Amino acid sequence: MKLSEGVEAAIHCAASLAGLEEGATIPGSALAAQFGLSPSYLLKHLQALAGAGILESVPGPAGGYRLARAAERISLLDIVVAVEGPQPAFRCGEIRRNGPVKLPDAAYVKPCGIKVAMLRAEKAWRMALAAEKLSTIVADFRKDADPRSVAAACAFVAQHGRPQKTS
Amino acid sequence: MKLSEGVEAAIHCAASLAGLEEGATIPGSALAAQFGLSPSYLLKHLQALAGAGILESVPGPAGGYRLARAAERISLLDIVVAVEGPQPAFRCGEIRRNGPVKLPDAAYVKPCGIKVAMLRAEKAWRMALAAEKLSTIVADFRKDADPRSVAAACAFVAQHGRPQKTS
DNA sequence: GGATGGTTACTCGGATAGGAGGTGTCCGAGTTCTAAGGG
DNA sequence: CCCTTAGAACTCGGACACCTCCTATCCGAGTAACCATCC
Repeated sequence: MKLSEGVEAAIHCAASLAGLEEGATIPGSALAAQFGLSPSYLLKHLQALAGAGILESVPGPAGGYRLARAAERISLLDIVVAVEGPQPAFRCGEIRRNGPVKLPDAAYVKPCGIKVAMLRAEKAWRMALAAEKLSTIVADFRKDADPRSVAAACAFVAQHGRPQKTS
Repeated sequence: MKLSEGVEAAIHCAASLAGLEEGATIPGSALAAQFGLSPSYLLKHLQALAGAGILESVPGPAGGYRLARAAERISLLDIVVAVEGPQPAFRCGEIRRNGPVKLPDAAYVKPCGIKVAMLRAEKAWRMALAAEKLSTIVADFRKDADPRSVAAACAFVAQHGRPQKTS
């Protein structure tokens, strides 16, 4: 099993956007340059986040992306689900029914125990992922990371951040 | 993210093998027929389980596969790792270093906070998966599942199970 | 000087090729069972 | 009747195509800023 590579990019972008002031935006091209990614490709994942209601997009010049709600209310689970899709990782194909001896459907009303066990473990993962808030990620980064790295991140936000239109 | 389809087959096969008496084996072709899978393809996954030390293979006629240790000591994590590989689902590409401003490597001695958070959540999944023992799966199946289904599973084991060679 | 219209440039958005990894299949090496032949 | 031996059949094991999904890219639609023009 492996997660899509875009998950890492999506989380990094969301963390960067969390450093913006209220209403300001950063264009996707700047985010792509910040992480050395293809702008067109990163757009795909940012669109997924926007479609899931995690980001908001502002078109036109001076436009870009911003968080749709406070970083405290955004978990890593939200981002992973937005990028990877909501379906569970373990897909039960009901192969227990494919045997040579065909039993009536009534014999399979109880869910497959293997499926139950796998989804139970997966739920633990989702719970842990939901407990990881974006605000905590950002706070820990500012507290523990190397000062040069923090300064670079702040400089990036200050350089590419664009205030909200005053209309 | 999604798990390989073979994980489901591997767990079902392991559960079936758990119903064997000590030393007896079931050939891979019989397991494939039981779950309606391609024999050649199922062999690939059974080989992975054997390579990981979960199953043992016996060649020749009257050969097949059997559990390499007691079902109490086999967890779903063991099977998942054997089929999917040991590498974590979240792969950190260290894209934080790819920005236009190049910092010395000394600025990145601390691990990426996003990576830490993702692996922490993933560890919760692995812990939950390790707690799901194959013996529990089988016991719950015999206790809760439909009697017809249990009878069919027992009949399958009785029909295709082959006792250990007496040499 | 202020308002207005057109132009321009920049943004996001969706539709389109390429490639890695899982999926499915095949044939070969090894081992045991079987059966025939000889003692 | 028992032992030996050659054959055959069944098993696992690894190497080879196919196909789906992620990766990567392009071009088009829309919008706000900018600037020249007119009042």
